[in-house]
Amino acid sequence: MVKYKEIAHAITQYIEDNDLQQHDKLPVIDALAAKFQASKSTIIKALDILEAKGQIYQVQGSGIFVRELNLEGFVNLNRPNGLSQSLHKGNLSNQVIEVSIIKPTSELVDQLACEADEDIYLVKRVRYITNKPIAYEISYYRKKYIKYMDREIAAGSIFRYLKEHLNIDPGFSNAYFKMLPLDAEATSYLAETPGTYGLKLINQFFLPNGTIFDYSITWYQKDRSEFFVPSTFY
Amino acid sequence: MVKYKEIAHAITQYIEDNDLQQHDKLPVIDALAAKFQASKSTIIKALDILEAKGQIYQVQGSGIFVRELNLEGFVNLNRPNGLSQSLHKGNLSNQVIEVSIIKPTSELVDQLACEADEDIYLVKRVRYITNKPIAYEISYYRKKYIKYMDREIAAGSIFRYLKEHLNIDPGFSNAYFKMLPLDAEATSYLAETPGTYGLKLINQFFLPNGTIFDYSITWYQKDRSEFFVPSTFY
DNA sequence: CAGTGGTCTAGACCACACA
DNA sequence: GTGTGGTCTAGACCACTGC
Repeated sequence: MVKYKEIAHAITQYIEDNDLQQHDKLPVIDALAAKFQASKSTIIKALDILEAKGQIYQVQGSGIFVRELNLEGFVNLNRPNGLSQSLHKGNLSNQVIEVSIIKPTSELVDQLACEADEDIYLVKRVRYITNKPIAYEISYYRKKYIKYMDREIAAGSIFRYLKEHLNIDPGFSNAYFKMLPLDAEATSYLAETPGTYGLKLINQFFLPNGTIFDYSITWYQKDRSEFFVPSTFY
Repeated sequence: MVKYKEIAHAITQYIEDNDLQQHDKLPVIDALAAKFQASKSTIIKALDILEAKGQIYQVQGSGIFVRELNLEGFVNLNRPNGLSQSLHKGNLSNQVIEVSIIKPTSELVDQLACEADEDIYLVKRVRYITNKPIAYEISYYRKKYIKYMDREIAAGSIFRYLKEHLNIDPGFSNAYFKMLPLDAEATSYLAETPGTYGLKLINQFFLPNGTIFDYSITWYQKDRSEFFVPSTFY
């Protein structure tokens, strides 16, 4: 891993270890440069990343301060793996409905920008917090890039699997959502009554080189889902 | 304005002027450096901003490519002024319900991190797309920072007013949202029936120095609002 | 292997905050 | 005025892509 990313992680760790709270001040840049044996520019690059992630904010002439984002139960839409990373009192578990290999429909060819005859992993699962269904997710992964998938993997955090076992990191993503009546499958899996609304979230995940590798539709149950989006303006 | 921000704007303009689409390639860094009479580092800094905003993506060894985000009607939650900036077929208009100066409730003292006796501008308005109510918004601005506000200003884009007339730019923001039954006022203004759900969006806007200056609650009508969140991972 | 983006540095100078 | 972050540069070298 490159130096500035290592430093960014170390600073995040430092904030946790010292239990720093919102608006607490970090060491000055020169001190960080000395501590991490890096130039001022490299420290600034590391800080810029943390700023973009919403973990800190920098004030010219004053210092570097913590911006706390520990929001119990909120799904952070700016992170892949939002649900897995959200701090829930209860535990997150996944009921795997289906893992199979399919050929894409014409709609999927559009959404995944893929070939009509390539293999696609279809993964359907219901996600539970403390045994209550919070979301029903249908994901499509291009087998060309995600070489292997099975029910055991789908029962855990898929993005963690991608990172740790396939060495795949997403580069960027688009999330679209609106409120809609749940479809038949979602109504059933979320134990709702027909006609009930939910939040329909559509995600496209891209590799760093701009290729889509994952398209997913997630239906969130209306009363058990809360979302969070931190933004930094430039 | 600093050089790298000017270059970032110029590149955005270049993309629009040349009508570049998703995955189209931009000039190489050396060419941009020559064109803008800047060092390679400064160009990279400009590109990093555009990447964070979701307008481009960079691929090592290959090039810089456009990432298109022109989504008709979608509200971009990563931008202040999301509604005003969304591309709607119809026109956005605001019905100003109230503009007044109040003292904060204890809840507001918490949310705005303000003094109990300071002046707060209260702005209530209904936002329409093509004469249909899409959202009901209650905003609180600390008069300490937002020196002046009136009904005429509230009828337009408040953030544009802040930028152009008060020279105030937000530094960062937090957005929280979930589905909830509309409260009595929202039900009425959005012409819904009692008990109907909507999307409740809470925003905190901070100055670059970490001070909150705006706290707002926006109720979105469930069938007429769509949202978008682009993300870049580091 | 040529082209292109990424990392890292040292240093000069600027802009803002705070006492 | 001192401390602190921000901007900008020139240049060396690394890493990845694609012909």
